[in-house]
Amino acid sequence: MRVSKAQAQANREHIVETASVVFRERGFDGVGVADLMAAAGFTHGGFYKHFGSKADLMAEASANSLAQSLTGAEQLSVKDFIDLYVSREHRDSRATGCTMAALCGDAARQSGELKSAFAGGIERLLQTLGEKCPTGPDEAPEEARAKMIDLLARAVGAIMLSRACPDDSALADEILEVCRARMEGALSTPRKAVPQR
Amino acid sequence: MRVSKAQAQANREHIVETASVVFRERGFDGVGVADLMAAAGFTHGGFYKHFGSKADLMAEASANSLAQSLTGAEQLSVKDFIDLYVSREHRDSRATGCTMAALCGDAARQSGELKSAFAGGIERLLQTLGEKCPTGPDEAPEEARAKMIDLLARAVGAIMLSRACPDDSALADEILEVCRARMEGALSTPRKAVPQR
DNA sequence: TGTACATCAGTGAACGCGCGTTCACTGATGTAC
DNA sequence: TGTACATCAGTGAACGCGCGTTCACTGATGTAC
Repeated sequence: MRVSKAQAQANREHIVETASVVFRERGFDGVGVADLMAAAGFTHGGFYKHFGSKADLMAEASANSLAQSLTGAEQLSVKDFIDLYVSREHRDSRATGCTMAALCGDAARQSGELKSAFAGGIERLLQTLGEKCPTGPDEAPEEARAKMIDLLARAVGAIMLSRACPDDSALADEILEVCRARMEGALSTPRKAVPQR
Repeated sequence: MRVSKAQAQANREHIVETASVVFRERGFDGVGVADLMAAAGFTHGGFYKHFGSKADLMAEASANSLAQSLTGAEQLSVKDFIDLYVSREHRDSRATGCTMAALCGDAARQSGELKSAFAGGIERLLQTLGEKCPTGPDEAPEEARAKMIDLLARAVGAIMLSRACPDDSALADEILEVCRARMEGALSTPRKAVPQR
């Protein structure tokens, strides 16, 4: 039964949206094409009318959810971003949380196309955060960017390490709390006296 | 053809060792039991004479390689640890590098047993590094631990983000360089004036 | 120490199962007249 | 606007394949006498 062009386009977007959630939850290898289509409300046979391969959808779903996170980050101050990101709530909701934290371990083993989607997502997030970074007047312009790179690595690392600990683990919470506190501390001390050797 | 008890034990250890390398390279889902046994020089049928399941070996191989990294870290100053860890060489050798950086994304989706192995590895690494952390005399004792938690999150986050970028990506190198420089900078400024609000 | 037998590490075929992908088919949508 | 036909999104069976796991078998090792 054919479906209108508009409907087909909407269905395609729905599949990408669903995939971006399910991939974050279970990993690229943890979901099959049939699972994915069923989760979106379709049978698996129609998959290849929309996508060339599972790998294509992986790249598109990643790009999609990375762009969404970006839209979210645009509306936040850097401090609010940290509070939201380095939190138990974020750690415990992998399916709807940041794609980098959920899938960057998997991305490292995937095609260049998928890695490009990730690099693009990282780059755009760095620019978005960098623009609103409270930079001192006597700081170099690249200082804001460096600060945001460091901040992102800390945030992603904290969430990923916390998620690798058992569910009821005190260490998992300690990692988040320590990292969040220190990241916010670093925000408030814009220039650091770094002895260069 | 039966094999001596000592040989069987050595074979078992060889399988665990091989698995810890191959899992780091391709992920838990990226290697099959038959691949693993072939890589160790055996046929797959004997696997269950040594291990109850693939999941059991995943946990044991993780514990094994986490313990090995620890042995390596014991011999390094904190600065040397950072230099070795947050480097292109480490990023580009996933199979022999840190298990946390290679598998913590996968670990998050695995059993509690495997997560316990990771939490144990993190905890022991924190203690090892914390003991040799250059702590100022007027710093709280928990300051060394907090510093190492933050350092580990930054190091793991930097490597994982860098690995998620395409191979020839400038961003991948920039992430490592920025994070390494700032981590070493933070080491040299032991007490931070953190305005508490 | 020598002999007879039980043990069991390692082999390779086989199991059921789920994977990614293909395909003939359906029938509503889109299009040409 | 109405009719005839081509298109193609979605269906569900089927494909070959590799997965984790099981099993009967082999023959050197370990053990009891």
